[in-house]
Amino acid sequence: MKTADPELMRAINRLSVLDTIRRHGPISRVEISERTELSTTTVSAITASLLDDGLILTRHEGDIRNAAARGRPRVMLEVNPDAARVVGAKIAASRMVFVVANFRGDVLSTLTLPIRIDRQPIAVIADLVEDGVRRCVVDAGLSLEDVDSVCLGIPGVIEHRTGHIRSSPIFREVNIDFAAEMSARLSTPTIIESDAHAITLGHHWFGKARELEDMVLVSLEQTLGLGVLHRNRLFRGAGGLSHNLGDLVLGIGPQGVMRLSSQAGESAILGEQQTDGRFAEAIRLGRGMTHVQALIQADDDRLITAAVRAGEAIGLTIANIVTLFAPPRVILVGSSLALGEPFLNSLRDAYALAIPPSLKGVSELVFDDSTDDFWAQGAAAVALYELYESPWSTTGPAL
Amino acid sequence: MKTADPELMRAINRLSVLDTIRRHGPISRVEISERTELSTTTVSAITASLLDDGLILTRHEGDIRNAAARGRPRVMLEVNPDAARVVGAKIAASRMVFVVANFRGDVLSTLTLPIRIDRQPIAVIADLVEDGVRRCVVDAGLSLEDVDSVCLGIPGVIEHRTGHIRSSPIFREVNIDFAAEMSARLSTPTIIESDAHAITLGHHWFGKARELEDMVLVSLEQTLGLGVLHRNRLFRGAGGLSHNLGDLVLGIGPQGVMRLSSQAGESAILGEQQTDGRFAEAIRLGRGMTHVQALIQADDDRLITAAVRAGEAIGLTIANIVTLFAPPRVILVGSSLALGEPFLNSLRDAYALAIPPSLKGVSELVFDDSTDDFWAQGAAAVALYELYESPWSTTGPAL
DNA sequence: TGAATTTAATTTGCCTGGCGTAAAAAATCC
DNA sequence: GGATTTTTTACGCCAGGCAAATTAAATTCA
Repeated sequence: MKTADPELMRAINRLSVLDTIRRHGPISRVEISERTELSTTTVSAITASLLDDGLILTRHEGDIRNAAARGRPRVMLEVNPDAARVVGAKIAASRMVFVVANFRGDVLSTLTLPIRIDRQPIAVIADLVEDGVRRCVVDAGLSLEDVDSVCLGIPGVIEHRTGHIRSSPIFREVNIDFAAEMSARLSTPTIIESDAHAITLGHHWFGKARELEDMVLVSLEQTLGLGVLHRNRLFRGAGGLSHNLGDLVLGIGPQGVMRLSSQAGESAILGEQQTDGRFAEAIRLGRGMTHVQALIQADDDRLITAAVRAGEAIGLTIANIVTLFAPPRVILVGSSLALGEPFLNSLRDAYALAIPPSLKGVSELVFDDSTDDFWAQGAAAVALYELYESPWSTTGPAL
Repeated sequence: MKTADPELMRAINRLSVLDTIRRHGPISRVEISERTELSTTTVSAITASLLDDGLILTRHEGDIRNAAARGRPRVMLEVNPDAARVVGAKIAASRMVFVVANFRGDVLSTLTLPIRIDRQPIAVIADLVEDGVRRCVVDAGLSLEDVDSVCLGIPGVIEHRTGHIRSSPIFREVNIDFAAEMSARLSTPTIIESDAHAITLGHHWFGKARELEDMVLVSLEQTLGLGVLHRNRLFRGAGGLSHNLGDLVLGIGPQGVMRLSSQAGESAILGEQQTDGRFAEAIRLGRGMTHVQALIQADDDRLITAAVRAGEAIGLTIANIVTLFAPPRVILVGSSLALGEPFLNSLRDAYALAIPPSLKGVSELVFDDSTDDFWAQGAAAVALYELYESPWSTTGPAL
């Protein structure tokens, strides 16, 4: 049972005001007061403190109300883009994407390194990540000292709280304290988060869940991940663990346990193909569904069969997740979406079949084929969220 | 984003203190101060207000410390058993169990009505429930006016927040506002909760999860339910919904979707038996595992086969739930446990097989064969929890 | 043009309700 | 009575809330 004190109270309300300003663009104090249900007195005090800390800016234009508004015009407040800078990254088996974002979450620069880092030793991967972060920061015309924190989105079972990677397909080792490693290398606070969690928060901040406070996201990449947004926050398991959907069991077959990853993981779908890897690459790039579909159609039916089977397995899994969490929306992301209609249709069909009648209609499925930049931007959002939450001004406006 | 004000602060700390007193028996103010990390000043003020409201009592004995303690002896505080009374109930298809509990959760009287209410019209069920509540209250030597609230634990998909029963195996209708119905009949505030949630809180208060703040419970009865305790609170889905594990899909078979309930539901296991129902009754009574096992052994293998299959399905499901929630403990309850070793062994084996290696050892399985009273007591705990949370004294000690 | 009107934002008291420290009061043992 | 420990009281500080007055920056109207 957490105990409450004035400081906590102040932190909560500060975050509430700052987040309201972030979400609702330039906004006047009156409107903040309405939205947060804080008194105008308090809003005035808090915004003064935020202005003092340089986290927000005033703007004397853009009052959206009736142009013929009488009375003193509202002063609009907005997040100060230059209050901080963070780096967000998506680390995947065949590429790394870096993004430098300002305090508002705007992307200042992007860097994609199409390198296969699969199962390299930690030191090699850490070298590449460090290099990518540094380069991307330089591309943005900044220096690493200008960066307040870094968040790395990594596939696998990530323990955000401790910064440990429990297990990840791109690491040979298990239980690595990667956050400490990278913090030391970059001499900048570095957060580790599951890639699925990162893009979940990304969708909450910038994407297809902006207006929702509860939501579930399923990521279909090399790893099958899950992100749960619960009351505007990432829901992390009891130990602050991320979820790994690929470990879910569908049943026991002749060869032992059949896990979802063996049905619907990227390698399960593509692995049977002994081709030159055109599919894999086209799909991983995540762009040009039509291109991939053309490839699929030109090929024999094996890939299609695999895609249909995968879609079915995932449709069932999503139905099960909806049964457990009953979110108003489920967002699907990831490279596997590029498999196109055969996959999506079987997914939708299996979902429709498997969703219990009593929950029919509570959840809508949304497919999202954002580029990798968006994942990295999501990681940046994770980093920013922690900055938003942090106290900043020691205590009180003082002076 | 919730907004904080002094009232909320006070409510949080009051609950924290009251809950500490409840959990740690007679306890002195100093110790409360240590446990809650509130200052002795604040603890003193809050306890004074609680004493003023009659929610706690002082006791000038029982200081456990060194008998030769010098200085002013600690005054022990404990929850006032008579500060309130609630009724908790477990409503099941073949019986109803009622419990009257005091403010501490002690059971004052118990009433079991072995009536099959399966699929009766609402009015009939409501009549029986009303009757049961009234009788149990009288048995406790009380009148309904002495009862502060009632909580009914019901199988199925229950929407606690609105008091609606979305769907339940014991009701023909769906979407019933049963809380309103019973509140009106009893003219006492009545809460509806999933039976699984009720016993989950019961275990947190009185049972096998007293020391945990995260935990998962799986109930195996006519309905397969799930309760998740997250940071000392029941985790209710996005809509305040309870979970219905029976709706989980295991796969798509020749006859369409295969749900967990068809493999492991009570009727799935027993339904094939064309016997006179001795099994069903023996199992439902939940007592005397050995008796049931004797019946099982005397019978042919069909029941055993069904039990093994059910255990397997549930073992897999639990592994999946652990994959999603990573709780330190999973408690299994419900009549199906009475199926005995064949069932439990196959459950354990399937779980061990299905749990992903990276999560091996994070969760321990605990089996609990409490009687129905305990379920009802859990429902009482749900009612009490809401009383504990409620403000009581309007605001401040005043006077 | 200038005064009245209107709405926004800030400031000023005065309330509650936390916190902490320090000191006083209380209750027991020696 | 002195020593010791618990509990309460007193005081000042920092949160937030309300209400009312004040200041600010427009628009409207005479």
